[in-house]
Amino acid sequence: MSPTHNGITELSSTCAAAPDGGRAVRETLDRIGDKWSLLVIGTLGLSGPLRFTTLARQIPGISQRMLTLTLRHLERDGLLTRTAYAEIPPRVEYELTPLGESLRDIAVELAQWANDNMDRIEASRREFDTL
Amino acid sequence: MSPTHNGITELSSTCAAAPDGGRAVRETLDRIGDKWSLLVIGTLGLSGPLRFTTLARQIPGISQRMLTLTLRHLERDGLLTRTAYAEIPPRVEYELTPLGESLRDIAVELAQWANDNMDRIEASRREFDTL
DNA sequence: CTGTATCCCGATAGATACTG
DNA sequence: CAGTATCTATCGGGATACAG
Repeated sequence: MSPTHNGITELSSTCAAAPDGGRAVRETLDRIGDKWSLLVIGTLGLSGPLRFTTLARQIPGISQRMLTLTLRHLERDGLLTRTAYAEIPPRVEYELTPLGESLRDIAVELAQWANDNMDRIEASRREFDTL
Repeated sequence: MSPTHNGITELSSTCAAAPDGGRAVRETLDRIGDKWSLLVIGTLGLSGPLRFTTLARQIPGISQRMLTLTLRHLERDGLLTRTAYAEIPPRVEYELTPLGESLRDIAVELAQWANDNMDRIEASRREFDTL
């Protein structure tokens, strides 16, 4: 372990990669690293409170099952709240908690990065595959 | 927003977290959202260039197979470089590209967030489970 | 409208053994 | 040292049907 790399001093304190062997990172990725969580968070963060069907429409390709599961997990982790109104027809609204909003900010950065570098990644992949 | 979608679609540009319907986010998560990629990126970002075995030691729990696969994928996407030296015994060094380092910066933020909020998440989860 | 309950398949990843 | 080759177990997630 030779910390000879320059300009990474701010990392050593919290060690982004493995402060605890990577457990916290892994735990986090296990929640938001799945197929839909980040998109749900991003969508709610943009539009504010949304009901189930609206959410489903705004996230093309998601199944009822996966939307339900994703919402339950995020609710369980305190990233969003679920509010059911006793009406007919039933109405349920999902809304980000402050905790969820803070994660959304990172999600936005990740999305930005993805958009900014997608072409480069695609190019790199094509080149790699031709070799 | 267009309610007509078929398969992998595009979402309106109104979604800050997913300007392209989440395709870029999904693509990115498909690379770094797996079990080991972020840890590899973080470790390389912290320690600088590392060889295979050193990397394996710094990431407890990873198997040879998964380390190899993860490195190949990251190399393919242009996030790190692989340099083999014709020596005996053989030596191979992995190093982040600038692109990889830019992603690492986001990984750091995510890790930070994870560390800062892990307790809150755990608490929320326990409460959710008791209800 | 807002979910649950099953069935099922392909991808992911762990363990193990072998190699240049 | 730095991988590759298999085999296998698990599991996320899609399709579908049903329900409160």
